[in-house]
Amino acid sequence: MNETGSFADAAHDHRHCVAAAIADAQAICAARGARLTTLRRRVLELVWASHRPVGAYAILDALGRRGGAGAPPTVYRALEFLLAHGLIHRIESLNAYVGCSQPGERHAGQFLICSGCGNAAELGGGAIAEAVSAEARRRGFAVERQTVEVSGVCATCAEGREVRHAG
Amino acid sequence: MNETGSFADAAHDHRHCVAAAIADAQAICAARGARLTTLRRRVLELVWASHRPVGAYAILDALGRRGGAGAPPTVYRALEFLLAHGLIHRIESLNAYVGCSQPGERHAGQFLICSGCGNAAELGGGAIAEAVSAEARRRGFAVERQTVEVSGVCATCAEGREVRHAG
DNA sequence: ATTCGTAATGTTATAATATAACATGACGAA
DNA sequence: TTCGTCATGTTATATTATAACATTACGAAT
Repeated sequence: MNETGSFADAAHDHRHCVAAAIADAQAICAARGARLTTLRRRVLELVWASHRPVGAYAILDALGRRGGAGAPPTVYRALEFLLAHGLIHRIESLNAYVGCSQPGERHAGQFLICSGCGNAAELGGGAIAEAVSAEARRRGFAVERQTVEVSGVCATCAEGREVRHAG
Repeated sequence: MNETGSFADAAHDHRHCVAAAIADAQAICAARGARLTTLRRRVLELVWASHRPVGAYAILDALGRRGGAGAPPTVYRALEFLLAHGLIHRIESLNAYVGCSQPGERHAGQFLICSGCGNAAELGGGAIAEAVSAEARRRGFAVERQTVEVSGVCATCAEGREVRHAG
């Protein structure tokens, strides 16, 4: 399981994040009888290559478009699977995808997205979801899905330490 | 000024919404020395043609692609202007645009989007924004922009009264 | 009224993101 | 081992958005 709610600092051992994500994914898929195939695992690894949301075509390129990997549907189908099983989230405001730090249950993703380093931090707390639910309830609105994406500048970048494109 | 925080019911006089939106826009632009040109006003009217978010290409078609209107940049530039002046919002999860019901100040748009009728209701309250700010503050994150989009089913549609595609 | 600068729009081309539709292959259950 | 299903490959195209440059419209200053 990966840490939630804070920005990855430049020094952290990112291999651990990836390893934890894959291990979680394997456990979850095994428990459900879902097949985490080689392709799906590779795509998950590529999404987890950093804490920055990554676009579908970047994943496609990373898979090695010529030679190994196929065409857009290859990647989109893998992303669809990973989304369905709560292993990644889609960042709507960026048309990009990022690893889920609390995989397993299908939940609303809430993100702080730093325009400096590009990292996205997933918020785990229920305070925002509560506020959203309360507003919705007042209007008799039945919530199915929440999208909360907050862009701005993280503490590290605000300090002037340029961490652009940190893993 | 249009009503905020509730779904348009099928019976409401939508011409009033449009007229109010145009009047607001004219006042705001006049106050700022911004030019609400014919094209921009037409695009604003088209965005306000309903309470459902509308795509850029739908607007382009409505402008009358052959004959009157031009190409995509025509529409995208008008949308950019309207966004910059807080007259419309972009719904990230739909790649679509909707009229702002509290125009004038540049503010975070928070929306309830009904999958039944397709209408989007803008939330005016500060409770959600507060919750978001509080979470961000705890992490030393400086918020620049918030995107809150909640999809689900509005009260009217839940009652089984099919109001799909109501204005 | 004319000129001139800027802002707005037109035009052409193309980039970036995503999906439809159908063919082939892999894998497990019976 | 056969069969059915799920996964992937393949080709084509839809949808959304922007770059780059040309032309036009508009208002301010003369």
